[in-house]
Formats: sequence, C-alpha cells, structure tokens
Amino acid sequence: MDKIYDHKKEREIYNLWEKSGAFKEKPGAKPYTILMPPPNANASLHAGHAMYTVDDIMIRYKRMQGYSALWIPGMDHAGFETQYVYEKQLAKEGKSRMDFDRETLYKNIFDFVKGNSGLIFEQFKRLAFSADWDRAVFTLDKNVTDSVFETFKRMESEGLVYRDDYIVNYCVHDGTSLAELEVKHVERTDPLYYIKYPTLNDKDYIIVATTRPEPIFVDTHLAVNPADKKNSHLIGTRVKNPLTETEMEIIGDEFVDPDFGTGIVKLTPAHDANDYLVAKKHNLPIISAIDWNGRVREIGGKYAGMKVKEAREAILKDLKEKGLVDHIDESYVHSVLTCYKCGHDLEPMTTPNWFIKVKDLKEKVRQVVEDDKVRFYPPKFKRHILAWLDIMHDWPISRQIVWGIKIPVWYKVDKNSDLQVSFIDKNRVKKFGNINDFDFKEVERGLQSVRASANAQYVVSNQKPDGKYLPETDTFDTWFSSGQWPMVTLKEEEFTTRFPTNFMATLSDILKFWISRMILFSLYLKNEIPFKDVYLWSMVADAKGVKMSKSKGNVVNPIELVDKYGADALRISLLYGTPAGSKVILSDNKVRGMRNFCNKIWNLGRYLQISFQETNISLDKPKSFSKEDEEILSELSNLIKTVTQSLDKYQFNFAIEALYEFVWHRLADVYVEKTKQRISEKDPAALYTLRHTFFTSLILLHPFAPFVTEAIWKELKDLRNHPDENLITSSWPIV
RNA sequence: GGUCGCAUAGCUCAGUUGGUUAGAGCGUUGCAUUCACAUUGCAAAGGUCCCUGGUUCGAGUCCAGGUGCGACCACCA
Repeated sequence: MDKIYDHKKEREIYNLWEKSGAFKEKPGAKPYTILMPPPNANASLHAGHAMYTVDDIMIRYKRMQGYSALWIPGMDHAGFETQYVYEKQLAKEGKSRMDFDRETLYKNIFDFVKGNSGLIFEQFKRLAFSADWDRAVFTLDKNVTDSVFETFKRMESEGLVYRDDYIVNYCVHDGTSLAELEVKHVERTDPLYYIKYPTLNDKDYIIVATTRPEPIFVDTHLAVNPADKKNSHLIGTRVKNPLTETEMEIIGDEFVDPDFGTGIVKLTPAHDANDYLVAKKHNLPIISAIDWNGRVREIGGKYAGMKVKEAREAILKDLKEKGLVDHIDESYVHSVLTCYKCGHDLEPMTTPNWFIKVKDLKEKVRQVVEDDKVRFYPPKFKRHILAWLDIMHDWPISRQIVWGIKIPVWYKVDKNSDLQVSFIDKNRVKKFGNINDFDFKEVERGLQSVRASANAQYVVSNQKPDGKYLPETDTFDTWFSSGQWPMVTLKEEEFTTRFPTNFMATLSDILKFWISRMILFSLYLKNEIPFKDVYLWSMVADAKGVKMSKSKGNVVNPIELVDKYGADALRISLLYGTPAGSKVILSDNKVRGMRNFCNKIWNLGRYLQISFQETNISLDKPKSFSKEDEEILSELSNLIKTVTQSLDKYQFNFAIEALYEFVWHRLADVYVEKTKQRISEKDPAALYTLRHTFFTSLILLHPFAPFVTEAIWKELKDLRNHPDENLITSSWPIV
C-alpha cells in the first residue's frame, strides 16, 4: 500500500461495482426503494445535486443490510428553464423562438437537450452514486407522456379539470406569458396620479390615486375598505368615470388599504392580479383594455391602437384639460414586475388556462400529513406543508411554451369560430389572426400557437381526431409531470412490492411545488402515499455561509472538489455537521480536512498490513483480552449501535461524527498507540482486536466513504475474515 | 405587512425529558517529528449560550417582553 491514499483510482472501483451488478435489485430480498429527484436534463452538476449523497448512503446502508435496494434515477425536461436556456443560445445566433413553427422548435430543443444529457449521470458516478442506471427515466419518454395523458384524461372525465381565464404576467415585447420564476421585481420611482371622479350631479368629486391611468375607460367600479371610517359611507354610492362618464359603483372590500393614497382604489380586473380576484369575488365585469401587442383595444375609442405609454400620456392630457387631475406625486416608490429577459414592464393580462380543482385532492394530502403517514425530517416541515396546503388554490397547469408535454386537447374549427392562431405561412412569414381568415392546411403546417376562449368546445385525445381540428398548443406545467414521478418510474408490478417507496430527499424549497404534488397525485392515482419518509435540507452555502448563486459568483463545482480531494472527502463534508433542514456548508478547507480523514483510514489499513506481515497468526478469536482490547471492543459495539440507529433516523451527521471520533481519536490515537508494543510482539489478542475493530469500522464507514473503504477492502484481501468479495455487498454488522 | 421559524466559539452547527467544568468540524496559535499517516502528533487560545425580566434549590434548555436574522405568503392600486 502507498503511504497516501490515491483517489484517482476511484473510477476503477466504480466500474468494478457496476460490472458486479451491485446496483441492481436483489430478487427475493425485502425491497427498499428510493427515487432520485430528477435533475434537469440540460443541467450540469451543482452543489445541490451532490447532496443526493444522502440517497446513496441510505441505498448502500440498506443494501448491506441485505435489502433488495433499488435507486431509480431520472431526468426532468424542466420545461421553462430549458426553453429559456435554449432561447438564449438562439439569441446568440441572431434568431428567436418566433422564427420556428412549434414542431421544429420542439425538435431543436430536443436535440439541444440530448447533446447535454448524460453528462450529469457521468458526474453522479464520480460521486459514487449507486443507482441502477439502466432504469433511468426521462420525463419526455413515451411511457411517461402516455401516463401523464391518462392522468389528465381521467381528471377531465371526473370533472377535476376546467378552463378559466387566469391573470398572467405577459411580456408584450417577447410575446409570452412568464412564470413566477421569470418575473423580476424592480423597485422604481414612478408618478402616482391623483384623479378626480365626479359625483353624479357633478357638484363634488372623490379622489383616487393610481399609477396606471391608461385603462380608466374600462373601469366600472371603485373600492374602499368597509372598516375605513372616513370612506366606508361611500359604499353603494356612485360616481362618474372621468373619461367615459358612465356610472361607477363603489364597493367595499377588505383588500383595500385605507392608508394608501386616499383610501379609494379603482378596479381594473383585466390588468391587475388583485383587482382580478376582487372582481371574481364580487362578480364584476372583467374587460380587457389592452391587446396582446400592448396596444389599446377598440373599446378605447379615440385611444384605440395606441401603445400603453402613448395612451397614458394622451389620457392624462385629456384629464388635465377637464380639470380632473388633482395632483401628481412624482416620488412614489413601488415595485414593478418586469421581464427578466428583456427588462420591459410586464402587462398583467387574462388568458384562458387549464386548471385542476385541488379542494378535494389537497384534503387527502392534508390527512396523510397530519396522520404522519408521510413523515418529515426535520419535523418542522410538516407544519410548512400544512400551511401551504391551507393557501393552495386551484392549480393552473397550462404553460404557453413549446418545451413540455402537450396538453392532449383538440379544438374543432367549425365549432369554435373564435380560435385565434399564429403560424408561419408558406412564405415563412409570421401570421396572426382568426382561423377562418386563413387556409387551414397552411395554419396546421406552420402552427405556433392556438388561443381558444375559456368556454371553447374541445375533445381530449392523445391523437389528432379525424376532421378539421387544431391542437391545444399549451404544454403542462413541469410539476404536473414531475408530480407523477413515483407513478412513472416504477414498473406496474412494483406497485405491489415497492410502493410506497421508502425515502425521498430533496431541497426544502420545492417541498410545496413537488413533494406536495407527488403526494397529491399518488393518493389520487394509487390511493396510497408515494413515500414514507421525506428528508430535507435548506440550501448549499459557501465557506462564509452565503447561499451559492451564479449572480454572487460563489458557486463551487463539486466535481472540482472531487478532482482535488476525492469523492469520499466531498461526501463526508456534506454530511459532517449537517443535520436535516440545515444549511450545507461546502468549503475547500472542510473538504480538505475530510480528505485527511480518508487518508487516516487508509493508513490504519496500511498499519494493519505492516503489522500482519510475516505473521502466521490464527484468525480465531483469542480466549483472553487485555483491558485496552476489551475497552475498544466495547466502544466498537456502541459505535455499531450509534451508527445504525442514527441512519435509521436519518441523522447522518451523528453517524459520521461518531465514526470520525471513533476511528481517528479512539482507534488511531489511543488504541493503536497503546498497543504498538504488543503488536510488534505479535500478541494474538491485540492483532485480533485491531483487525476486527478496523474491518468493522470499514464496513460502517462504507456508505459515507465508499471508495477508500472499498480500496482498502481489496488491498487487505488476505487479512479479512469476511467472505464477501466486494465491500459494497458485504453485510452490515448486527447490533 | 401576514404567518412560521431561528439566535450557542471567527464560520457551520451539536447540546436528548432543566442537573457538575457548554462540545465537534473547519479556521487560528505554539511545540514536536526520520513512528501506519506532515494529508501526522501533542498542546493552547477562543463563548456574558442576543438583551431584559420571570418560574425553579438549579436555566443554554421552560415562560413573557424586546432586539436582530431567515423562510414562505402578500408585495399592495
């Protein structure tokens, strides 16, 4: 054995494991199953993925306990994220999404992703992850999309799916609605206009503060807070719209802040998320003033066709002439929603979306969480998920992007005369308008998007029905498919043996997006929870405790640390001092320290090898031990207990800390030092104790530091009294 | 602003139902070393356990208030 452990040989060990079939399930044994949270197919490994180490530790631990351990890996198409990355690349080539019909665009993104995928699995292998790679699932595999389709079909037939208008943040510049993820909140100083609304007899007026005077002409109502003493008497009274002079009623609703402006607000439900909710609640008309190109609609009369900013100026000019602008506060600071791609202000717009009714579905989720059928580590996340379930509203599942699973719905053209389409025509010119104004075949061929009204007639089908049908061009929200992850990764017969799965570990910020949805779908589709235990950590941070992010430039590439110090050192660093739920600190110094620990283990092995040289010692257990032998043996049996129990409770930090303490500061620093004389004299009890203690420690260490322990296992082949060829499949000591 | 949570060494965290001198890793300092390991060993420094008050024989631990921080939600016309 070399003086220093060489982690460059890790790859050979990994190949050996893989060839031995160790990652495969073990027929006949009791099943233990973990599903890997699927990383983005397009992604490269980041520090968060390295935390999948906890999955690998559990899988290795259970495998050594004799279970039929199976870790199923996979990748997610990550709809919006991926399309965004792809579009950035397109932009570099001077192109945009708008230059392609949807089929071509989808195919291009598919090729783009294919070029990058596989990389992350290779990186997982560098980290020693012992997943069954032959079982890998991609969320756009046909069996997945088929199964997602079946779920949608069933939900639709049971009345759980509906269409409704929904307020989205729309970027007029990029021509797309943006997910919450893409919205950038920018603090900005804008004028706040105080507008006079005349009473019906024109003798008096009330004043309303607004940053957005341009859609006033569609406003039909004002609102005050019923608890607001100075304004509550206005409820039920009427004023005149300052532009159109039509009558407006003042309603009462708690959402109004009495201290903002004058305590009276105008409602523009079609272009403001709050107003939209209030309008829904009070059943007020929702009238759109601005079209998808960011121009005033025909309803705007003389302002029709103007861009939002032009209209604002024109309207203010007119209001000023009428003497209806009380004053303007030029120093109003507020936060504005902008497009994180182009920086333009976003226009809240209503558009028809597909929704899932969650009321009944989420009640079932609440039940299993409350009853601890699904348990959380640390337990505080039980409260988090329950709080989220409280506010969870109906789920808009449609996204206006190409990269995803198509919503399997078709619109018959002659039953929906108001279908709006955009497409690339035969001369490669982009066209937009009503379907009946174009040649159907041409539209079908170059189709980019179809917009059907909320009450459109449709058929649910995976295949195009016969006749003149256009497809729904929205795709499913990524969480709609990844929420069904447990259902699409297991084989049909495994639902009787491997379901619910045992363990799910992920980052706590997707608790509500992903964990809650997996439970929801699993209860709906299988009437069973998807997993028993959920383990969460909060984030991966740098040496200073600052969250790693690209914008801060403090991102550590785990693979670089593996290159430098070895996978084992990285794995131990991630777990040492990291209880469930806490920040994961990844610093070069810490990894180096753990590399030193790995070398310590290696050198204990080397010491053992040297000690047993030219020793014809019987491997049998001696009859009597000295005091220090008995001490270390009794500590060893405590260690087995501690490590086993800690792993059973997912207290990885306790387990590795106990191992570190024992191996380094008890076995190496104390026992080995005390017995050097006896070892050199070939004392059988000392040799036996040393060997037994070391090999047992090696087994306990293996889930945490698989490479170095396996390497020593091979080096000391002739010294072991364990029959197992590979440490990865040798047996865990009995407590 | 609402809800929940957190506050212990320079940093990240342990500290189990209240019970002697509050611990670990990493970092810092000093000394040693041809020993399995300098990727080492030995030793040291470093804490008013956020503040104030309370309960108790006894509080890092329980209670109340304050302060600071974080997460999520709403981010306000």
